Amino acid sequence: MDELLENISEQKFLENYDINSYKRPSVAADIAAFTIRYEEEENYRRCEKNKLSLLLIKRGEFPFKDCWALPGGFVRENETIEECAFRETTEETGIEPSAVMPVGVFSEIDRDPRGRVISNAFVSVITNGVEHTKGGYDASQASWFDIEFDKNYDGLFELKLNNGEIHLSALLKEKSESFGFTKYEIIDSGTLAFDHAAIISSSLKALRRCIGDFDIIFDFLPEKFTLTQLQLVQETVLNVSMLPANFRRKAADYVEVTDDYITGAGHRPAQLYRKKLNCKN
Amino acid sequence: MDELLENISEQKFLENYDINSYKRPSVAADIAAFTIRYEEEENYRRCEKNKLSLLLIKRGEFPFKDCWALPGGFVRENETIEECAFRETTEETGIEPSAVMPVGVFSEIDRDPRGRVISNAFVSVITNGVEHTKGGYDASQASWFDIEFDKNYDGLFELKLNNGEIHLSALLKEKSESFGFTKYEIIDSGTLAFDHAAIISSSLKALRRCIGDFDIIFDFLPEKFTLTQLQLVQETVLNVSMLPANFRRKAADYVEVTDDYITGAGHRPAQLYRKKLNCKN
DNA sequence: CAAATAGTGTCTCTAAGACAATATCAC
DNA sequence: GTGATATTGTCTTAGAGACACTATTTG
Repeated sequence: MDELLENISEQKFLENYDINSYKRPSVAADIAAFTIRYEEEENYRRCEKNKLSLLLIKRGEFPFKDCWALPGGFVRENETIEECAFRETTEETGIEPSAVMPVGVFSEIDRDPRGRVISNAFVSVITNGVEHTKGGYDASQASWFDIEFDKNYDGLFELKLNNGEIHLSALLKEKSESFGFTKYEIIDSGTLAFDHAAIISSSLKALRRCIGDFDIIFDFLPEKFTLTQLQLVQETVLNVSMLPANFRRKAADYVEVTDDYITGAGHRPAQLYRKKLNCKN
Repeated sequence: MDELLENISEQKFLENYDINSYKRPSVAADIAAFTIRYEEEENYRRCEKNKLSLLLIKRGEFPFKDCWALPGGFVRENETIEECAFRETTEETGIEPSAVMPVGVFSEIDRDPRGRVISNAFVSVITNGVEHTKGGYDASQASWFDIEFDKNYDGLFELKLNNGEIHLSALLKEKSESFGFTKYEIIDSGTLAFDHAAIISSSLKALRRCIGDFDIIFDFLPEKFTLTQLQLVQETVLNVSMLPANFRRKAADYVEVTDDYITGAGHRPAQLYRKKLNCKN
């Protein structure tokens, strides 16, 4: 009886509850989509060089019209933020991510001149070879930019983006780190829109942190790959180099061989591997 | 001249831009505040046992009136989500967190019966001994609950909360893991409010993941502590046990000795240590 | 003295890094 | 054959786990 009364009054409460009586921020998702692009070598025998690249759009609207920005947009009533991240990436760039991974929330009050906009940042990894970028309805152009992000002599971080024609660069300072998520303060945004220089930096840091886990690393490659390709992904993202023998030992637990080999490389053919499932050892 | 025109039209655009023309979700912060509580031992010589505890409030309002929930609330116009997390924790429980760390965003469409509410989850770690919980203006009661979270025979996760009087329990399934952030699907929420069983599970998982890094671990302890206390924190959070000799070796790089000792323990007095600053080796 | 924790030393095992050596292909 | 990568094996070193041993206090 008491419970019945309680249910009725809860129902009444909810009917009279006006969620619109509070002022609410807008909520957006911004997506840092990474891929690895190959650079031709003059020597036919040599391995191709790899470059880590980030997908940006040239904004077609104010604010930051004609500036480069991460793909992203406002969350809709009937979708989760993850769904919004998928949708916006596809709409604005023509690329369908296979997965998006949350990396943090950016809620500084004045980060968007249009008003209060809270942005949830996502990292997405695109299998190499997807060069079918396009400009969507609200992005006039999409392009892959090679990305570099390193600490300079001051202890500040330099973010450099380069698509062959356009060079963007920004300067940032590490602000805080917790739970493996790092926030950066923008010293100089260059011509990147909003606080996207900081979002990009945090996203790349998060990507680097987890690329050694043999988890998302496979998202950079087709189903079958050589161990050298796998190693190059890790080396490219982390900007380090490793000895093949040692890398193979580490990777062994996470891959399984196939019967296929690559061919025509001008040297001993490499065996193709695939990701091993159900390996949590 | 062109640039001037551009600036004028951008200004005009922003003046005419009505951010309220889109339907927007409400945005909230929910905080999982952890501490370690001691359990008395009958034997005066014995070490106290430790329990990992979580701060919950009993809801004074609909929806989920009288259910237990994480402290939290809606973000205001003039604060970041991090600031909101601080404010709500203090308002609702009387406890001032020294830091809050983001762990993820929960945006399922129907997670709140009042309407569309997107929740940003935070973990906070409270130095042991803060027992001054209170009920704030919109929380009728606040209390620390011992927390257990383990995989059972089915592969499902059981979340158990216990404050001496009240036992709460929930059943969850691991849904996805990326970037070290794990999402859970609620099978049975028990009497926990909203999707807080899932938020609590993700938060504890995140805490466990980083407690071995000798970073936030110190937030559980006063400024000076013994190595045994430090070890007990790690053991309690991870629910494991380690040999003191090995733990000391690992911890050595992150602490520095003081001249003080504990006394009156019925055994050899332990030297007190403090967190070493600037150690990134 | 007994019981308990504090703290040290050392053996073993594993994983990572360095490096040498062999295999295989395309030109 | 030459020049490149593919692949395997092994030596060394660093760190974690196991465990034995000593030190110190209070009832």
